[in-house]
Order: sequence, then structure tokens, then C-alpha cells
Amino acid sequence: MSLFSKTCEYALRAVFYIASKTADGSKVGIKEIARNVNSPEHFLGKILQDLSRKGILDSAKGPNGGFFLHPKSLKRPIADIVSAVDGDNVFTGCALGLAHCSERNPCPLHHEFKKIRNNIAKMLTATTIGQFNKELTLGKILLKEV
Amino acid sequence: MSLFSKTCEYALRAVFYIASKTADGSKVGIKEIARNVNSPEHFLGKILQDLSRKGILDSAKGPNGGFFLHPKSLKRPIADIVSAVDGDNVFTGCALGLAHCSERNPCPLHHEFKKIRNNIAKMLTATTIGQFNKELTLGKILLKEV
DNA sequence: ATAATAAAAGATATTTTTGTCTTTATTTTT
DNA sequence: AAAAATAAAGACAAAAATATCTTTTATTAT
Repeated sequence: MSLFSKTCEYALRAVFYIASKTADGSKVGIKEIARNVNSPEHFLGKILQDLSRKGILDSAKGPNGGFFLHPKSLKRPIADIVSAVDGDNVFTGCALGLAHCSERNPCPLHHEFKKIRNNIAKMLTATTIGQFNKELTLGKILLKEV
Repeated sequence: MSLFSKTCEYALRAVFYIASKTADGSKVGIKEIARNVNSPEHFLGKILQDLSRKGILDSAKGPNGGFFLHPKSLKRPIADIVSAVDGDNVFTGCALGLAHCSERNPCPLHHEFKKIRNNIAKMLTATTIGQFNKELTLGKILLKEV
């Protein structure tokens, strides 16, 4: 398994792309986004619609329309995207899938896994949507296969 | 998402159960296992067959048959189970799902995620199949919902 | 030998995730 | 006002994961 669903992977890649392209106030269309993050266009469209409904990003119809991020949104943690798409399982779920696993009722992996979960949460709340804009523009990091 | 597939969660829970029940050389049937780890019997049966084929556990047909673990197997890391069931994505996969993500071609999360992946790998190789036997017997840790 | 037991295997079903295609609604430009 | 561009929405399809049911095979006990 992977940490995130494929849907969430697409969402994160797309949001990073949108961030790096629209920090200047412009907009970017779904076709371009999909092409640049290697994801199926219409499927990604729905994902972004959903994020748009949830207030994580914005969109405008019509000519010169597209998706974009408000400057304020660039400061948001990517944890917001992950929980919007995948829910909070990655932040709170049991490694063995037990719904009632807890401090009082631990599964075998509980104590060790808690540390890992916390590291994941820390990373996801510490990294922001906009923090890679520069490196993305410079091509130092990638959002699609080369 | 969760770290492991549901299949893998069942596998881990079942193997822990088998370990705690057969360290004395006895065997335990699929019905009892499924009941005690809250998993669908036939589905779990296939998972255990697979682990059996892969040499992680053993089984015997007929009366007094069942699944069991050789004492040696109790020393194996649970990483063996995870990679047998889920493959090695959890050990090596990119957080954003990029197949070619690497040190030279990193995705935005690569460097931070590498640390997390390493912690996960460390945990999975450090914890053994048999290490919870005592606590399981004492009921201090659980493999099913209460 | 026969009957009973239990895992192995096979066939099929359901659910969830992922993906595609078509139509509609909105906005901008001309 | 008309045309063009673009996201939104809806219907549908394919693939993968999860689950069930039935039959077969191997083993043991009687």
C-alpha cells in the first residue's frame, strides 16, 4: 500500500502545480494541469472540483478561466488536502485496522506506530502548499515522470 | 489511506494470533483464527495459504490439522509478512506516487518522506512475529475489536 | 476401508477505486 | 446577441480489492 490513495496523490501533485503557476494571480486550465502532473484529465477535474467546493482552491469558468490558489491558501498545510481527500485515517488510524485501538486498548503495533503517525502528521502540517514554488519553477523537483 | 492493505492487516493480525497460540507446537484452525482476529474466514484462508506457500507459516490438513509457526519463524520480522502481501511499496514507494522519484529526481516530498519511510522500515524489521506472544496471552494487547 | 476433519482450490459475487465520455452551465470576448 | 472557452455535472465503464460459496484433496481416527 501507499500512504495516500491515488486520488490524493493526484490532488497533491495538482495543487503543487497550481500553486507554482498561479502565485502571480493567473489561472491554469485542467488540461495543462493534467498534462503536467500525469493524471487522467476528467478524473482530476472531479478531484479539483471537490477541493474547490471545500474551499482549498478556487476556479473560474469561461475564457481565461481555470483553477488558481489565493495567496493565503499557499500558506495552508498539505495536511488539509490529505484530510479533504483521504479523511483522517492517516493521522489517527490503527496500523492493523482496528477501529477501537487506543492507548487503553492497544494493538501489538500501537505504541511504535503512534510515533510514526505523529511524524507523518508533523510533516503534513509543517509543509505548506506553496513552499515548493521556487524549486518547481526551477525544475529542481518534479511532479511527473520524466 | 492506511499504511497496509486490508489483506495485510488481516495477515498480520492472524500471524500474531497463530504465533501466540502455536509456540507450544500445537496447531490452530482457520475458523478459530478468523473468529479471533475479526476477519472473513474464507478470505483469510486464502491469505494464509499464500503465506504458507511462501514459507512464512505452515499448515497441516486433516483432523487436528491447522496453521502453525515453526519456532524459527517467530524470530522473523513482520516486514516479511508485509512485503509478502503488499509488496515493497511501503519500503520504497514515493509519497506522490511517482515511479521515478529518487535522490536525483525528487518529488517535493521526497526528502522528508524518505525519513518516514525509513522509520517504518526500521520498525517493521525490528519487530518480530513472536515478540508479542506473552502480552497477547495475558490479554494486554488485542487483535480484534472488543 | 470408512468416515470425519481441515486446509486447498476454484468459481463467482460485491464493493471500492480509478477512469472515460457526454452534456450542461457559466463566463468572456467579439 | 452570438460564439468560444472553460469548469461542473452526470452517466457509465473498467479494474482492483474484498468477500462468499462450493468442491476437492490430504490426513487422521475409527
